[in-house]
Amino acid sequence: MSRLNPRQQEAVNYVGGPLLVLAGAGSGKTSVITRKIAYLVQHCGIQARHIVAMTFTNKAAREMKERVGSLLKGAEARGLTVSTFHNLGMNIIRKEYARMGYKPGFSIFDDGDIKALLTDIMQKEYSGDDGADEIKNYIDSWKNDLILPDEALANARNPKEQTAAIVYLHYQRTLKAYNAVDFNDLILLPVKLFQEHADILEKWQNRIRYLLVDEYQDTNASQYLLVKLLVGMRNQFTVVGDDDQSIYAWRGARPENLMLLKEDYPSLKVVMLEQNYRSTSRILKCANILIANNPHVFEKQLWSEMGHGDEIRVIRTRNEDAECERVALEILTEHLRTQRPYSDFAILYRGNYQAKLMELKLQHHQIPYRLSGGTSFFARQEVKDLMSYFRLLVNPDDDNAFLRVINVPRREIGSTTLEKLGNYASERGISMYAAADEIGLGAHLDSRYAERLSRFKRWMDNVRQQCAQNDPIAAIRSMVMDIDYENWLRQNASSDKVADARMGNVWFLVDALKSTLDKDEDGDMTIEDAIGKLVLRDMLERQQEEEEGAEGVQMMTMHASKGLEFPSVYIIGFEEEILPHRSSIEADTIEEERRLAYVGITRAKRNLALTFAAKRKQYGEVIDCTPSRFLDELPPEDLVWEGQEDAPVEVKAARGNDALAAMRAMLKR
DNA sequence: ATCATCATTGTTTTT
DNA sequence: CAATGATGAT
Repeated sequence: MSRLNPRQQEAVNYVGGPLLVLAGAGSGKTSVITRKIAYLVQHCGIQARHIVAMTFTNKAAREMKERVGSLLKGAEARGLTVSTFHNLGMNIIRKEYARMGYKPGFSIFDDGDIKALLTDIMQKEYSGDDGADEIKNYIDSWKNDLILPDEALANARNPKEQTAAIVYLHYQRTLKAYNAVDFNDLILLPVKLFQEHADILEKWQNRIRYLLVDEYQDTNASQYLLVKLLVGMRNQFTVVGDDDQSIYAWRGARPENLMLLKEDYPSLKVVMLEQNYRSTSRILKCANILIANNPHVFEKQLWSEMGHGDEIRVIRTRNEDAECERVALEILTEHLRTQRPYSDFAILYRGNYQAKLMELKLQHHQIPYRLSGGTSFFARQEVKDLMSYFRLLVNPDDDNAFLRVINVPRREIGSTTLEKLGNYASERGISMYAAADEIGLGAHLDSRYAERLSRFKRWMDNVRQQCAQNDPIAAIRSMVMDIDYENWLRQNASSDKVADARMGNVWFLVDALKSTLDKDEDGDMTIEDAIGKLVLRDMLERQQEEEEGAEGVQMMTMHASKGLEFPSVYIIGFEEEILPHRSSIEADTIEEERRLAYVGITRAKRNLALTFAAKRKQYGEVIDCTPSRFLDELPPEDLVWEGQEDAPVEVKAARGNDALAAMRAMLKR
C-alpha cells in the first residue's frame, strides 16, 4: 500500500498534461488517485481547494476522502472537493440557480417522484398510459445525450418516440414549475449553463485547476462534456478507468469516451496499471483469458505476485434449490472449519431476484448475511411520505416536501394549480407553502382551488402549533390519523399484507421519533431537533447500513460488487440466459456480459466458485439450463468440476447457439 | 363505483 | 410463482 510500483509512480508524478490511467482490476487505482492528490498539493503547489476528484458513488467518494485525509495534514486538505458527478452538479446548480431560472432550495426528484409525475402527465395529456418506465427510459437517454425536448420531438422517428418526446416536453416544463430537477438534470443543467454563459464557466474553470475522474469508462455523453468544459484549455487532468470493467452501457455510459480522449487531446499520455494486488495468479489468468474474447484497443494483461492459488471450482447442481443449499452449506462448513469470518465470503449474482432463494437458505442455516441493493427502510414510499410531513413541519419552505405531501392523501390539487402556485410563489420570492394562503393568490387562481390550498396550510399550521404546545408525539399521531394515511396506503397497496407492513413502518418511524425525544437527558430537545436528527439519519442511511451488517456473508449483484474484493467469492447462476442474460443475447451485447463476468471473477482474492444448475424453476415451470458460454472460454486446466459429472462438454455441443464462440474457445486450448 | 376473483404477465443491471 | 392488470358481481 505504501510503496507504489513504477507505473503507479509514473501516473502520480505526471502533471505535464492530460493523463489516462488504464487501471486493471485490483491494480491500486484508488491509491494512485489519492497519492496524486497529495502529490499535487505537496509538490506542485496546487491548493487543495483547486483540486476536484470525481467519482460515481458516494461510497467511493467517502473512501477517497478518508484516504486523502490520512495522507495530508488537515490544513493541506482544506477545500478539497471529492464528490460524485451528481453531487458536483448539484453544488453548481446551488450556486448558479438564478442564472438558470430556478429558485433557491430546488428539489431533486427521485425515481418514485418521477414515475408518479410521468403517469400524471400521460393521464392528463393523453388518456393512455404507455408505461411510465418506457417513457422514462427515452427521457433518460435523451438527457444523457444532451438532447432537449424540442430536438427530441424534431427527430422522433416513430409514434412511440413522438409520444415520449411530447411527454418529455411537458415533463420538463412541470419540473421547472415545481422548481425541481431530476438526476440527469444535475449534469445536464450545468453543461447547458456552461455552454451558454462563458463568464460562469470561466469562474468554475478558475476554481478547478486540476481535475481527476475515477471510473471514467462509466461516463456518459453529458458527463464527458462536463469534464471537457471544466478542464477547458488548461488540459490538466487525470482520468482513471478500465474499459474491461465497463458494465453500465445500458444506462448511457460510453466506454468509448476512453478512446475519444485520444482524439480530443492528442497529447494524452496513457499509463497502464497491470500489476494486481488482489488475486492469485490463477484467478487472474482466467480473467485475462475470458476478457481476451472481447475486442480491445488497449491490450492489457493482469498479473500478480500473490501466489498461484487454487483452481477455480465449477459446481454443477441438480436445480436452483440444490445450488443455493450447496453454497450455504459450503460457507457454513468453511466458516466452522477455518474460523474465517462470514464477511470473508461473497455471493454474487446477475439479478436481484436470485437473492431470494439464497437468502432463504442462509436463514435456514442461521448464517448471518448482508444484502445490498434492496430498498432500505428510508427509501420506502411510506417512510418518505411521512418524512416529508416531518420536514414540512419543521421547515415550511421545503418545497420538495410540500409537493410530496400535498396530494398524499388526495386533496384534489392538480398540477395546473401547483404550477400557478409555484409561479406566484417564485414571483413573490416565497415558498409554495407560504404562498398557499396568501390573499394575492386569488387573483391567479379560481377560488375553489385557492381554498383547497389555504385549507391545507391552515391544517398544517395547526399541527405545527399542536406540536409546539402539547405533546408533539401525540400531535403527530393525530396528524397521521387526520390524513387517514392508513386508508391511503390500503388504496395504493396491492394487498392488505403490504398495506399493513407499510403502516407498521409508519408507526415505527413515529416511535423512532419518540425514542429520540425520550433519550434526551437534558430535556431541552425540541421536536425540531428530533426531526432534524431523523432527517440526518435518513441522509446517512447508507453509511449505517454498511457498518451495521459488516459481519455477515455479503450478497449483491455483480454490478454492485464493482470496486470491492472478497477472499472467497461464489458466483451463482453461471448459465446461459442468466449470465449472458437473455436480453443481452438477443440484443447481441454479449461483450458487456462478458465484462460483467470479468468483474465478478476479479472480485475474488483466493477462492472462486462458479455454480450453475441443470434445471431451474422459472415462471413456475421447470426448465433445462445450459452452462454459461463463458465457462467454455476459461482455461480447462485451471478449473475443477464438482457435483454431477455428466459431461458438460456434451451439453456444450448440444447447444448450437454459439458454435463460433465454442470453436474459438476450443482453439484457444 | 368498488371490491374481489381470475388471468395474464413477465425477470437484468442503478447514479 | 409472484405481482400486476382486467373482468365481473355487488
